[in-house]
Amino acid sequence: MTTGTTSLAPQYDAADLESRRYAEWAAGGLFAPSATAGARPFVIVMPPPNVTGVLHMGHGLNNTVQDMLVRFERMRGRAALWVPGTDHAGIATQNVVERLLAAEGRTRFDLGREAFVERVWAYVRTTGSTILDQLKALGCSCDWSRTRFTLDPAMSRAVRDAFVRLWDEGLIYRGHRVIHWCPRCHTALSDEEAEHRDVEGALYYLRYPFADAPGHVTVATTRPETLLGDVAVAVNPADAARRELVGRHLVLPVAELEIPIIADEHVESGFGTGFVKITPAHDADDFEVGRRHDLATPVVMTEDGRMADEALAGKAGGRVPAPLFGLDRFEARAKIVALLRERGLVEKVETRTHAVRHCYRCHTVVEPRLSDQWFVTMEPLAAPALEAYRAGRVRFLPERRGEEYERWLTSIRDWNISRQLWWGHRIPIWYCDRCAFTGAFRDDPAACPGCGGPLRQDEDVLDTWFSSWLWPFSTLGWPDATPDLARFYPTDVLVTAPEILFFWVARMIMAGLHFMGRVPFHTVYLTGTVRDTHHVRMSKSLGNGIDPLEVVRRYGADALRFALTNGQAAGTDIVLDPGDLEASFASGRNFANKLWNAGRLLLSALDAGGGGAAAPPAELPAGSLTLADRWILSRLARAVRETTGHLERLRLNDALAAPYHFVWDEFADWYLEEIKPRLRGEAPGGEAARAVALAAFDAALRLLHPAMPFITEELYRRLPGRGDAAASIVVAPWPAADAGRDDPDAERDFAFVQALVNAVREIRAEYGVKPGLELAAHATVPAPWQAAALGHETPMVRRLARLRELTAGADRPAAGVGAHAVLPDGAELFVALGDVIDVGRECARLGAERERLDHQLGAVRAKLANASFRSRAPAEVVARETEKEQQWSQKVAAIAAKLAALGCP
RNA sequence: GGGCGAAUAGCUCAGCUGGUCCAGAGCGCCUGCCUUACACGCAGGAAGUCGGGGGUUCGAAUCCCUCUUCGCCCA
Repeated sequence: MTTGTTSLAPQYDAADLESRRYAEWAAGGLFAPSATAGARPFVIVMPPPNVTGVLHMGHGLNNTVQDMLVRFERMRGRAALWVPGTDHAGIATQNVVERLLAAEGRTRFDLGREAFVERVWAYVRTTGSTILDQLKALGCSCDWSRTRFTLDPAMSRAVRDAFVRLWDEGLIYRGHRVIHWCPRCHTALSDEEAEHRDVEGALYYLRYPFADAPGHVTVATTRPETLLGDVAVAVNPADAARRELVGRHLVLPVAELEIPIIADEHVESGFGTGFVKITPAHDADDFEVGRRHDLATPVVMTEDGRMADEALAGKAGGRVPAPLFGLDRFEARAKIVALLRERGLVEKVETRTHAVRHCYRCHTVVEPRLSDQWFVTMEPLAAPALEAYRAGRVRFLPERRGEEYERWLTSIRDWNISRQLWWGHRIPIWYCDRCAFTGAFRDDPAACPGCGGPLRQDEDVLDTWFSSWLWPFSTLGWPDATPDLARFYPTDVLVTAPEILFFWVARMIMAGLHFMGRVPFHTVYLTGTVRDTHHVRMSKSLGNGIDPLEVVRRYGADALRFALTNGQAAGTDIVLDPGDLEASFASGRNFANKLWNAGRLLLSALDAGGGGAAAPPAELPAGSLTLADRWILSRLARAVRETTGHLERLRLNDALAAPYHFVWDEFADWYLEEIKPRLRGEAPGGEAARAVALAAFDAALRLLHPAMPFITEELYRRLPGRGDAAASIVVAPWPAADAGRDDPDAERDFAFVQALVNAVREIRAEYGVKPGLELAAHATVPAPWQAAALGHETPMVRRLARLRELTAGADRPAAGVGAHAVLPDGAELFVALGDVIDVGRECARLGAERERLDHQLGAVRAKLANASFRSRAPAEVVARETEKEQQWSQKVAAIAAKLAALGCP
């Protein structure tokens, strides 16, 4: 490949170049972990997106973070592995396919279990790779050869193995209790899957008449329809007044049954009326009360949230009257309240906002329901996970997430892992109907090990999270002792969204410790949430989403990544404007274009210089580096140090800002400008300029590569000698700390020259000097280093400040007609302005400057005059303030002299 | 109800262990420029009582208390 500029358009066209580069990376096997012996692994497992999902900004955000870390560590020479994959997402996926069937007028029951599951597989096979392909458009450098799906045979084997181990350890049990039931999805949910959401509701005060006497007690409830399942009314045993009534009986209205008044500590004395209705089959707390008092547990609702119908009514003990048969629970609520009203049994109704649990997949109000489910005993798993956190073996970013983790684990409850679905890992439990044997099997059993009779497998499947909690090691081959598992477990960093901290992250830590004996990762990086300008969480259903692929098409993947990286310090939310993509993504695109054009300039210069590779700066003859060369190399050293440090500390926004400012504000704005004449052969030092510019640009590209992989590759490969794929920036070494060289003198000297240029520019703007008009200026430079610095850079100063003449000396020339500026360390600047000058204006300008300095000076002097400050503040702080005082009083004196010379008032 | 966090330019946010931060960035805004890398650009500029109040300290956007407003997690 040539480095000819003919191949570089004046504007960077991301869409044109990105997909081509990605294909090349993948084909080159660049994303596989290095096989170099001794290379220390760096491993990230991707949070597997739903197999039916499409990419949204949340994915964009957390995968950008992961890719940045992986690319950085890969360049640093570690055996970087990023394991991708998808999740079978039981409820969500089953819902999707059921909707497809519904469109055909069929239900899963029409197909039967086997055919339905086959139908889901067919769907997954056609669309399942969509989201992973979309990640490629973002530039994600995953090792696709290790892609996993939670329902793959290997993953399924891991799930079976984990289940049987827990079973053997006695940590899995079947529980008969009230769980969260989604009447729409027809399945049980774990505590985490039933999300609290505030709902405008009502608190109904209902009267239950005494059975044997006039009068009544009043109970308060938000769910009057559950009244039909009431088996008692409870009072607190410490409630002296109400305790008297224990043992009396009430008539349960509508159901027309007698129920007792009991005493139970569960009743909060302060809440409601002090009388609590007890519905053991439809409320988890009431179930416990019922158990304590050995009460019946009538189920009065169907699985789809309707009141019991004729079929069920028998089981419900005739509690549901015929007019309510099969009525939807909310209609039943209204109807029951109406019936009670007719009889004067509604005392009052208060509107009230209260938290109601909703299904996290379909947002239907969850119905507490008594049923048989499989549970995992969590306490023994939680204890080590808590200990690992407290011992610092897992840390969270932001740190406060660790506190949430700790609190959740401290009050952990058993995990309901059965789901009444067809899509998922079927629970590996078999029952023998002949001898009542129940057992878990790794391989499907042929007959009952007890009596040889026929076995029947449990109908339910496992919670999807029961497979994802094994992800960090199941993806690496567990339960087999594979080389991958030995080499890559434990992984390093887990990057994910905070809302699955408990669902997934905490459980992975428990599983890692339990099955592998080690935490699965040492750091959990929790990203923020992507929101719109109203701070509403972005989501497709709300219609405020931004399609990441649309952004990639219009602005490029690098611009997308830039916006997502730049916008976030660890864990802070990102706000993007769906109505104005330009506002959100233009800056990344603009920066890419800046980089592109800096590259164009450099490449054309290298071409003109012979097209060959420039020698590294270190190999140039001693003394051939100019002040500007030394300056940019010193700034580069700082940029390398800062970028590296920020990446190591996972401060990604800072890790992007450092090379961004280096490239734009220093390399492009000053260094490239400085060397233009040298590149063109109009000034000596062309060879050094090419060498230094190339070295600095090359290093800058590498610093930027983790954040902006595409454009950096595009430019890197056009640098001399980098044509082939083996020279990809993907595997280029990370810039060494000594890529530049610290040079404090050069920094001071060049900063002085910059200050001089800026001063002239300000004066030009202040006086509205025509851009084309070249002025004459004189610099008063008392310090030898200032004179030397200016001596080196006079051509640049003249060009950038548009001066036809620039003289310098230790002297202060007789005041002419012009503008004045005061520079650091006693230096001054005089710009001749001829007719343009307006003495009044100059007086005002200098006067304002003096006022500003006076103000600052006052503050510093007050500080220094303070005896406590001098005695208590550290010596270097005092020295710094003293230095400031000297600098500023020098300036004030100089300005005062100017003002006097101009005859200002 | 319990716990936690945040309030900094018009907008979105940085600001790590209190003193090089007379408070920064990007976007937006104003002025002037097509200066042969870039108008996705260049140069200059305006803009903040660092939510209110109190305290600690020689010194606070930074630490403590309190109030207000938003948000998150858990019930």
